[in-house]
Amino acid sequence: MYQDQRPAYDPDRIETKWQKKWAAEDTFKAEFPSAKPKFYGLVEFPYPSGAGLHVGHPRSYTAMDIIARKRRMEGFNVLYPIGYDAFGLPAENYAIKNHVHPSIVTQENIKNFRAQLQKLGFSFDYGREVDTTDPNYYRWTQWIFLQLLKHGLAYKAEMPINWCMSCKCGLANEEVVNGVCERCGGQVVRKVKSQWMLRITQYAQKLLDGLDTVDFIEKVKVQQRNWIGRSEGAEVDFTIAGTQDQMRVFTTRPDTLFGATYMVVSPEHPFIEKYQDVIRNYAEVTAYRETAARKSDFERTELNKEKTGVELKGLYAINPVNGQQIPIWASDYVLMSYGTGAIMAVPAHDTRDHAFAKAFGLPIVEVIAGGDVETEAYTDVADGMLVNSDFLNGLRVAPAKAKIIDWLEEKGLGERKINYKLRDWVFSRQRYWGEPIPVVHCPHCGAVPLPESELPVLLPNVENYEPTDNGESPLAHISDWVDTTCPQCGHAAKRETDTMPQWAGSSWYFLRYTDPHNDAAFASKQAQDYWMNVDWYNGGMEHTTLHLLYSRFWHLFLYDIGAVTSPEPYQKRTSHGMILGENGEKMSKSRGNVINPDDCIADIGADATRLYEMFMGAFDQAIPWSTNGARGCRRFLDRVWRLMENIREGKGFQKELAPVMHETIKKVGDDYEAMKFNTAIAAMMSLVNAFSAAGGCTRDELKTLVLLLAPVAPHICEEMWEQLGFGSEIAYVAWPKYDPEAMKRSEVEIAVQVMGKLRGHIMVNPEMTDAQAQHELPAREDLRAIMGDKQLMKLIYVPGRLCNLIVK
RNA sequence: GUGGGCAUGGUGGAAUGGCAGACACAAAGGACUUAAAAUCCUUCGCUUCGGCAUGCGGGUUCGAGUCCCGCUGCCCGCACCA
Repeated sequence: MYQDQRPAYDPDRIETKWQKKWAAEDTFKAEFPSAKPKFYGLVEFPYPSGAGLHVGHPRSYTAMDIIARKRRMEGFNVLYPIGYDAFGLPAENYAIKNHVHPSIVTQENIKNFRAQLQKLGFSFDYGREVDTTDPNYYRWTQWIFLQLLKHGLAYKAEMPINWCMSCKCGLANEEVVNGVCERCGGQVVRKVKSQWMLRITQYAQKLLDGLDTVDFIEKVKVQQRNWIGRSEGAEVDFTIAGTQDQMRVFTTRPDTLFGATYMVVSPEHPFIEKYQDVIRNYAEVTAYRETAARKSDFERTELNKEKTGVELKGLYAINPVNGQQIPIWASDYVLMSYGTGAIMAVPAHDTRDHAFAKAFGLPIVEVIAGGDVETEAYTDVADGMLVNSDFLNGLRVAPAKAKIIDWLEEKGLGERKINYKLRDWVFSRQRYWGEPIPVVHCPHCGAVPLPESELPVLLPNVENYEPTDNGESPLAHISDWVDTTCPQCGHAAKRETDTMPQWAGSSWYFLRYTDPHNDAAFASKQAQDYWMNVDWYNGGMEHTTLHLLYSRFWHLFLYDIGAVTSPEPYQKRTSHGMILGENGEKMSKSRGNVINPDDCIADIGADATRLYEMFMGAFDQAIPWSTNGARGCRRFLDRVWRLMENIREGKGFQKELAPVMHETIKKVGDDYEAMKFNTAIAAMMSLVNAFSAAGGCTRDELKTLVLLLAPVAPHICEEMWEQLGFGSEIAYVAWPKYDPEAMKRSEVEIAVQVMGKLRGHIMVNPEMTDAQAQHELPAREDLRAIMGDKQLMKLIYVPGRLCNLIVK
């Protein structure tokens, strides 16, 4: 044994040293071409805000960094890229306030983000950085838009959209949360505007089916499925009495058709205007309609609200199954945006219809036996039996459904139909800082896509970034940019002044990483063939029905047009939990509980910051920050560092430590793969405790620990690796292997239970079989002592864990 | 309402149906120090010392934090979706 005086652990010095070396030597460059197997690990690229990196970023980035670093040690050619999702409102708002071009602010922010990321020692290949605001990048975003347009998936439509009063900008459905703007919390109202739309609904089924082929955490699949909202049913035509006209409804319960006692249409339903001469109380209906229009979608759909409505007096429909004439009502609980904007009401078996019928004294007819339909709607579909339904009587719900749909189709009264809740994607934004939509409006030819050779359509310089109250983009004022000629007929024409939403650039960025400097294509076929798909994508749950869904849609589309070679872009998707403030609340400036990663690094170093973020709790759960907890992680690294001062002589592992060494190698590797970083780190802490108990560790034991810890705390491990004389770079040293044989112990302590209660412990050979245990254990003195004078009836033996004695 | 998840010490959290509380944080005591910091060593769920304890009540099992049934509470998603 020898004593060794070394300088104390100094993360500042070590971390700077290794970060410089990695940058200078391009240590984490993803090789292409390469004969090695590849691994593509992806994290969501940040929006480079002025506030700088949040402690939430390193949680995701460190986790994937651990996987990426482990893969390199396992012999993979690793692509772990980073970039900047840099279009967006904050830069634009800053520009409005300070009259600085958003690109200048953006570039400054990117510089700051890059420096912060580098200080954390992530093994990104910075040579492949992408920036969505770079014309060489957004040129391809525009190119993809042109393909969508060419294939009929982008279209312009006059439609009521969600309009944020404060951003003065249209929003996608996905961006409206609880009736307010997801970004600024501003009030959202309905505004009719001509908007670019993407037909994501055409991909509803593919988006659903694709989920069965990928390895996403279940939570993500469930949320996407709910969002897409598939429901199976039928569309049925009701004739308007006295006309040949038909009103079509969608229902998931065609089996209850005999119980339809009235119909309800949305206040916006076109039949109201169409039959204004027939409707006797048209003035009343119009008044109701106006009240409904003034309400936001949120108010209209608020829960526990009294049902309101108005009868369209004089207008009746004929129930196609029994020829009965039934009244038609208008109510705002029926939405124009789902189904056909009209429903058949079956108050006996639908809670909403029941409430409405009770409120307005409409008849309730029971068609499924089993409940008391006067008191409440009977909605159980499992046990119900059809009654009062002519040829459906006596059938259960499921067969009745099948039979009635066949009957409707045969008679031409309706058809099987699948509906989705998913809406088309509102794709235009009336703002400056986004990708220009590469389209020209020509008075003769209409909306004309620009030829691909004219890409990129560059954002012009403007003086004033302020959006206008009439809903026009600031670009509309730049006449020498707006005024152009039609690429089709050559006449004077105007450019589209709306820009794309922030989701555009992030919908395909993972493809660009495979070949970021390509001028001829968004990525070469060869690069895609080698790198795609993304093997593992970690990101936030908040993007499940936004970015994650949008990018799957774009990729499915690119697959359909032969631009990419697989339908799904991501093989595996995991998600990290949020980091909360020390008070357990969500971190925010207004709550004053924001933790700045720079401060944490200055306090305990980057390695300890990374270690703490991985140790603080289960990776997928929300966890409050604890400065003390973080310091505890720093203390652990101090202890690891000091292990170098007291190295025991001898090769290999000390005999008594060999089993725990091998167990730790196995556990740390397995736990990293399962993203159970907290228990992996706990195992390494235990190992260090075991070294202390043993009076020190050997050089080989320390070597193993350093290799295991390197993915989490790379700087200190590189430094120790070098100081211990193992070489000059740990990043590509082989990941340690464990030997299952070496984990075996000759004797272990097992618990002895009597009638399931813990009563003592004995030492046994863990290899002992059940047969041996049944034979040997009852004869043992120590066991008999625990058992006392009871009579043994049965012995349950669990190898290496316990034995339970059933006695009389 | 509906879909999903969760409930374990003072705190964050461990635990393939098999010794509940690993690993940390905090706290308390001690050693070293003129002193403090750092470090090291103890203690650390409750207990009337029989036991009792994983939100509550049942059940299955030799054995339940873990599985099943019924509640309560919290978190997240969706929400009048016909």
